[in-house]
Amino acid sequence: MSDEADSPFDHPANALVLEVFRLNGSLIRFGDELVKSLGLTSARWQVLGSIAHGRGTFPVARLADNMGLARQSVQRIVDDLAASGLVSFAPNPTHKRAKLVVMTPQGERVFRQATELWRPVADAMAWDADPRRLSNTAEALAAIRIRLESRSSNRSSE
Amino acid sequence: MSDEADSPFDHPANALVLEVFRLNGSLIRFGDELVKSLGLTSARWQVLGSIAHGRGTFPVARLADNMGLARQSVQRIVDDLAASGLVSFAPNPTHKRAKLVVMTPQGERVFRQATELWRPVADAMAWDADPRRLSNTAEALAAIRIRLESRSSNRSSE
DNA sequence: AAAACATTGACAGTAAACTGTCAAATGGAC
DNA sequence: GTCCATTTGACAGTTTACTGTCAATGTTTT
Repeated sequence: MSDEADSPFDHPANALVLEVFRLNGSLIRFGDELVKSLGLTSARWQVLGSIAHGRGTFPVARLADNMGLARQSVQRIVDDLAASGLVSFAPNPTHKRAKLVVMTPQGERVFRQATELWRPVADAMAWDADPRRLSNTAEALAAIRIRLESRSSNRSSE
Repeated sequence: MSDEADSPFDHPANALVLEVFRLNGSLIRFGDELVKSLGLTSARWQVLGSIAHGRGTFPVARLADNMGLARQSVQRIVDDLAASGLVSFAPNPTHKRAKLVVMTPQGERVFRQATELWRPVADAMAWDADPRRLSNTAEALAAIRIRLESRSSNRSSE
């Protein structure tokens, strides 16, 4: 199109980045609406998913690592979930402070309901786009992220 | 892996969704660091990009639509940018309240500097992954987003 | 022209992420 | 066993995004 404003506007990388931002927003809004009736939000649902997904139980800091978020962000959500009775803290045999986050029976029930709401959507995605393409896409994104993270010099900024 | 907790954890759609969340976070953190020395953040930089990208000038609400964000979110960023002297408001011949957002010379200078910082990163992405794959990926994400947005029944919730 | 509707900016309040800092707890180095 | 670095949770403050509401402006319908 433009033949003089040749800043990297039409760069394929830019189109992808913008689309990641847009899709991220859409996913969060969709999720918020999907699980609202269960008293969940996208963020709380994600934390429950992270707990459920793990083999075994973990303290908050470990969950945060798995999700790629800051400890403090996840801590606040977990505290909210605990206040709502969806998770509780179990003593950690190997660390007095870092208590283990576990779902309560109520938490498991709610999470199962959320999973049921989500399943048809996930199926529709795979049906539209064929699972292989989804996997390819996820891999491409992961490769970009790995590159990006290794570029930003220092980890553990805290 | 798990042969009894057969919730759609290993669903390809889920892996993609999680990766979108992670990459979104990484991109924002990377961008924040990249343009920090220019007095910008990822959010401000994105708004400047949205202004620069458009053919012509637009009021805030139009920029928000283009970015897939709420009017109010973009308004706040634009006000910040105006306070920093990077954008200003031009009268809109066709609408007395909806003033047009334009970059100041200083804003253009800063945005150009940000573009220079970003260019090698974008090139590296395209070099790693080949531009066609980037485009394919962006298309796949867009298709998912369109589907998702048409699923959530009503637009214009406001 | 008047009434109904839609768009826009402004203002208020909430949610979710971040950074920075501190003290407690753990794990190693010596 | 003592020191030292790392990990962890807690607390405080900031940024960015959201929703909801209102008044002002524009647009459409009648």
